[in-house]
Amino acid sequence: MLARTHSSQAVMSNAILLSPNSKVPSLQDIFSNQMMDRFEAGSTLFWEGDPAASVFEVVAGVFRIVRVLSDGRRVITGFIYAGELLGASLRDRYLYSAEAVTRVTVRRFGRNRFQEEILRQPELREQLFSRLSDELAAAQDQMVLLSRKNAEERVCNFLLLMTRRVAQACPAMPVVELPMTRLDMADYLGLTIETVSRTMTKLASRGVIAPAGRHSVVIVKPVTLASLAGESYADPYAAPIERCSGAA
Amino acid sequence: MLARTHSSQAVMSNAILLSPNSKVPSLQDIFSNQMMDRFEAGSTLFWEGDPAASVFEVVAGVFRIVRVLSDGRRVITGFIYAGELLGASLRDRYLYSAEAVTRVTVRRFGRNRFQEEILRQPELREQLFSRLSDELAAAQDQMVLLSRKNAEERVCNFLLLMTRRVAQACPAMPVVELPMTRLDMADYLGLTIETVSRTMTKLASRGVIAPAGRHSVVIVKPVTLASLAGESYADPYAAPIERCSGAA
DNA sequence: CGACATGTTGATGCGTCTCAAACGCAGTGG
DNA sequence: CCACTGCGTTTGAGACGCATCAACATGTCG
Repeated sequence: MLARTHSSQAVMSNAILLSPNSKVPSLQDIFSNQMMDRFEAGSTLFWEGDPAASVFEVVAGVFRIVRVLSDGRRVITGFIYAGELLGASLRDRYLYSAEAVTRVTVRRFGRNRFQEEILRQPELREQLFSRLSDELAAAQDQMVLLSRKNAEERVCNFLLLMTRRVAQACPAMPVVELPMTRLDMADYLGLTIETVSRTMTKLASRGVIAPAGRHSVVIVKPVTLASLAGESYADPYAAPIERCSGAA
Repeated sequence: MLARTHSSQAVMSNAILLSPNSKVPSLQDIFSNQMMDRFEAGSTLFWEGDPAASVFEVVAGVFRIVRVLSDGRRVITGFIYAGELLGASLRDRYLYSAEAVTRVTVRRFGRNRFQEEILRQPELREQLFSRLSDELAAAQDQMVLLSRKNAEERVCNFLLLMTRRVAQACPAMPVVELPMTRLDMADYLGLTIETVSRTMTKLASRGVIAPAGRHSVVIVKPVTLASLAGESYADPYAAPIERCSGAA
C-alpha cells in the first residue's frame, strides 16, 4: 500500500516516481529485469497472514488492499495503482490481502534481494522511506475520514483523491475513472453500497458530478466537491485540483 | 506517532526499544546528550502545519496526536508513550499537533542533525524503518476499527491495546492506567464521550472490567475482553495478553 | 465553600444500516 | 436480432445504533 501523497491526501508525482531522466537509480529500476506476471481481475496476489516472500511493483492495473474481520466484515485500506509497490513494509507476514481490481501486471522481487538492494543503495532507501512516510500520511487522513466525516464528505473526499491520483492533465472538468465496484468504494469508505449509491445520486442531482458510464464520473464542479469533502486545517497546503495552470 | 506494535495492534518491546545491553547504537542514544524539556499537561509541543524543525524523544509522560477539521471536529490518531519518537516522519511540516496528556519530559533533536545521524548509522536507519512499519501497521488496525467496529468493540480494543502497551508483567487481572480523558478516548475511537462512558459502564456491570479510580481500570476478564474486541483474522498471530507465561 | 472541569445517566432524534425489490447493462445462446 | 440470465447498481421502507441535548453527579482546585 505505497500510495504517494502530496502533503496530505493527494497525488503521485510521476516525475519522481518514474524518474524518466534516470541518472539516479529508482526503486522501479531494480524491478526492470524481473519477469512480468499477469493476473485477471478478482484474483488474489497474496493473502493476509502469508509469509511475506516477495515485494511487487504494479506495472499496470489496480489492486485493492483488503482486511477481513473474523465474522466477514471487510475493510479496504487502500488502492494501489501502476507505479506503486506492494508488500514493501518488510515484515515477516503480509498484513493484508492484495486483490486485483482490474486485470493487472506486476513484477516480482524476492524479499531478501529487495532488502539487500535497499541496503546497498542510499537513493533507493531514500525513496522507500519517502513512500512509507507518504503512506503513513495517507493512513492518517483516512483515519480522520473514517472517524469524523459523514457519508457525503467521505464520497467527495474519495472522488477528489481519485481525481488527483489519475492526474490527467487536470482540465476544468476532469473525467475520473473508477475501476472498482461500489462495494469496494463502500468498504474503503466505511459505508454500505446503498449509502455510496445514494450519495453519488444526490451529488449528481445537484450537478456536482455527472455519471459517465459505469466506471467513470465527470467532476462538474471541482471546487464545490472540494468544499464538500470537508478538508482538514492542513490540507490547504495541498494543491487543489482546480488550481493547476496551463498544462492541458 | 511511532507506536511499536507486535504483529498488529500491540505492545512495545522494551528490550528492543531501550536496548539495555547496548553494543548496538540505539535511536535513543542519539538523544542522550540532549537537553530535557518539560511541559505541563495540556500544553502543545508542536502544531499541525508547523515547519518540522525538530524530532522529539518522549522520556516520560504521554502525548496525544491530534488533527482538527476546519469546523472543529477533532481526531486523535494515536497516543505516544515514553520511549517513542515524535515528528520522525521527516516531512517538511508536522502533519498533526502533539499535545501533552500528562506532564511530560522530552529530548529535542534538530531535524537536520537527526537526518544526518540516520544517514550515517545503518542500525539507526533499521530501527527507524522498523518503527515506521509498526506505526503503519497500527494505523491500518485503527482504520479497520474505525471503519467496521461498533462502540463496544472499539472500547474493548482500546482497553486491550492499553493493557498490552503498559505491559506490566501481565498478571491474570492487569490494572491499566488510562491517563487520557474520556474525550481523548472518544476522539481516538471515533465516538462521543457519552458513548464511551455508557460502554465502559456496561462492561463494568457485566463484570468484564472494574473501575479503579478515575484513570485506571482492572481488566477482570481479559479473555472476554479480547473476544469482544472483534479481532481480525491476522490477529491470532499476536500474543494474547493472557497467554504470557511465568514472568510475573 | 463555591466554581469549574470531567464524568455519568436519561430522553429523543438523526444518519446510516438492513432488508427487499426493481432496474440496467453485459454476455450468451437461441 | 432478441429473449434470457446474472451481476452490479439503484431506489424504497423501516429499524437500529450512536449522536445530540440536557440534567445531574463527582472530583479538583482556588
